[in-house]
Amino acid sequence: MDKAVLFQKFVTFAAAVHEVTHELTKDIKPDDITPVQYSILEYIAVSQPVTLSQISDCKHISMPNTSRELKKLTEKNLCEKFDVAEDRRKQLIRLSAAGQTMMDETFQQIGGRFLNRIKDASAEELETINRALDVLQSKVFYE
Amino acid sequence: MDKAVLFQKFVTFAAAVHEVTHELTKDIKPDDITPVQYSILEYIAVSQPVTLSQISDCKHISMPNTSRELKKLTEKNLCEKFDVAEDRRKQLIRLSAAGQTMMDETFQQIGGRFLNRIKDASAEELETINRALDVLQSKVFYE
DNA sequence: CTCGTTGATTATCATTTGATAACTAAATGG
DNA sequence: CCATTTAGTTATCAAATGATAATCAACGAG
Repeated sequence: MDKAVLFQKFVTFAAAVHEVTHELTKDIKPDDITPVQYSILEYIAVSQPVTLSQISDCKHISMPNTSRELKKLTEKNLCEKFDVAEDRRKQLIRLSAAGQTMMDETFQQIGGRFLNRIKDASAEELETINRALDVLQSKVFYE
Repeated sequence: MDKAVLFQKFVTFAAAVHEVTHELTKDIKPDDITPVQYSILEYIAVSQPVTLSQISDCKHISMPNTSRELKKLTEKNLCEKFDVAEDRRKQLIRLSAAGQTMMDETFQQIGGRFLNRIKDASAEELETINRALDVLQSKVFYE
């Protein structure tokens, strides 16, 4: 397997993933939430509870800007901050009840579109897809 | 294979792809070019020659904004516009020599990082990765 | 105890991006 | 032909994002 060819395929593949992700999520993002705010909410939803620093690191947003956006999200009652007993500098962030409901609904819709996308796949194909995801995740898209 | 589980894996996977893509490309983008401009250049590099409308469609940027950004790129001598004989409304966009050189170097660097990422994979593993890319591209990330 | 580091906040500013309206020119379809 | 559609441009405005400096409190190592 020529590695240069593999790189070519990787480039095409990454573009396709971005495009499909966009396709699955477009027009779903709830009103009054900017793209960056949505991506933060998504991250919180999957990884909660998280600290501000974690959000900053993982989403590549500076601390001041993370703090600003999180403040807005808190003001919109979509997430909540909790003090950490062991380290009083830190704050843990979780989705509020309203935020959880909102993200649940969002994932519900995205999931629906995803299912529609794979609706023609047979059981064996689904198994193949599953293994392919594992392979790539561990060998290429790790860390 | 439970489809809901597959969706969960898809979400994690898409996030990993985004993250690794970011990792591979960060700090490489040449000076004086905004992220959106870079993504346009990338698209032109892979698909040239393209029309303004194609860029607008594929990158989800409105025509006025596409026109504006393309004008800036043209002023920076990174791409060139050509009239189309058959339809004088249209314009084909290509990278200029300088733009081509710049993008070649960029891809060179990204490719280096990619190779480093898969450097421990055996020949069989590379073949497995290759097939996994094909499977996902055709069954999940199509279109 | 003190110094350096970490986690977070506020304020401010420049830049980038997105959105809209108004317009030209060329094609296309009755 | 004339109306409509397509391709692209320009101008303008608002909003989102990124970057920086200054600050504060709490922790941790020596």
